[in-house]
Amino acid sequence: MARRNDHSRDQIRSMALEAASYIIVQEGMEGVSARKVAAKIGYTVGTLYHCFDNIQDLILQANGATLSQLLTLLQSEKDSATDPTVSLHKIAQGYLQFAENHFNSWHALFQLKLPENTPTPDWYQTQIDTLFELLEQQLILLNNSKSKREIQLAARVLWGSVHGICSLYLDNKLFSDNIAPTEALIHSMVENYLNSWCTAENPN
Amino acid sequence: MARRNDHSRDQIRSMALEAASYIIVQEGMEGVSARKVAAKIGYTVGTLYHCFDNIQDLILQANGATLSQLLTLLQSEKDSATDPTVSLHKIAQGYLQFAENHFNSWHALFQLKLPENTPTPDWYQTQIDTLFELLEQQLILLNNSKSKREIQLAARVLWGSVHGICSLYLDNKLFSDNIAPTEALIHSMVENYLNSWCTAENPN
DNA sequence: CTTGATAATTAAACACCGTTCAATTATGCT
DNA sequence: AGCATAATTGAACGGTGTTTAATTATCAAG
Repeated sequence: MARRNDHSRDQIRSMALEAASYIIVQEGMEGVSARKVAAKIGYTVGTLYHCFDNIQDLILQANGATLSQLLTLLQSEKDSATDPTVSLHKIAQGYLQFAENHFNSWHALFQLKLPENTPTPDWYQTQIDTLFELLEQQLILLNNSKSKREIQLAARVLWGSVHGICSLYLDNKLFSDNIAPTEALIHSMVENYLNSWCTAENPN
Repeated sequence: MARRNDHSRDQIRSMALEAASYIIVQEGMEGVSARKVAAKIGYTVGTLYHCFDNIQDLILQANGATLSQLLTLLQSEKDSATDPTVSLHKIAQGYLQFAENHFNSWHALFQLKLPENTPTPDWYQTQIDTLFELLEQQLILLNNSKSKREIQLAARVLWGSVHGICSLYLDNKLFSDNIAPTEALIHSMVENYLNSWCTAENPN
């Protein structure tokens, strides 16, 4: 058989994406397989490979949706405060909440390894840049005597640190439930870093 | 055929571990397969499953060796300074160096997912605890007016933050090479956090 | 209205994967 | 010498990603 034309290629694309996202939520990224996705949308693997380069390509696009969800949440967290310090705290806690509430989807963001020599596509990179800009905006408001480089650096430190704490906590590699809730770790990180960063005279 | 008795079970164990470690270094954790390891040591998969519960068990034990290598390095970094602040900086930079120099082995530490309902074994947990203690010792020296809880909390913040920055950098998800070297990000993180943490009056 | 090109779809195939297990065989004990 | 034990094998099962020849529906041109 061939050429059913029940759906356009774009339709199949989005059906497959939806199916993949569903599987990621339910079973995690490792549960996604070409055959499983194909079966879920009523096609065979061949058709899937007609729409996506490979299975990583499919997952990457599902991750794109997750990323934009995350971005929306963090943006609203930012807007929920006027003080930039509070905004940064809210963004950080929002990240933790998102990672907890959408664990499998969030995990897939970092689990996915693109095939060798496959650069991150532009549309994906743009989304990440937007995330950093969210932080940079607040850091500028906080201390506009810093150079652009210092702002960018601090944004990456904050982002990496918050991510690292969330990451180890959710992978059960921090073992600190009896010490303090993860919210407290993140609060301590953001609080102390910003506290010193704002008053520092020498550029880091 | 059966019962060659060329090697004891422990010998096969360590041969397999060596083979697995080699593959991890060369190709990364995803390159390790039961058949490949078995072939490398001149046995078949069945024998491998006679020595290890499953493939994750094998990799976990290889990771144990990596972890103890890391611990040794960080300990010597700590000892290379007398000032606790300097020691903490050296430990943090040592972590980055280790992750860079043994990327695949380091990555496997966090890539590996044990099968459901398989708790982290005690011998592994002990190694991780030792890592945290390394940091806690320095933090006590730095400010002995803090409670044990505060010390533990700060150790986890530092560890998670340094790990997060390294992690995003090495997975190419920080995109900051043109902004500042990763060493600078880590330095900024440790410097500012400790700076504020030491002088803070209210417990975090 | 038929022909022919084009593009979509399938099913089968390939080479891998983790894991299990009956069958085989060497060893150590009695 | 015989027997229980334990090590080892190879084949099997059901899964994986990916490729490809064959099939067939659609569409445009004559």
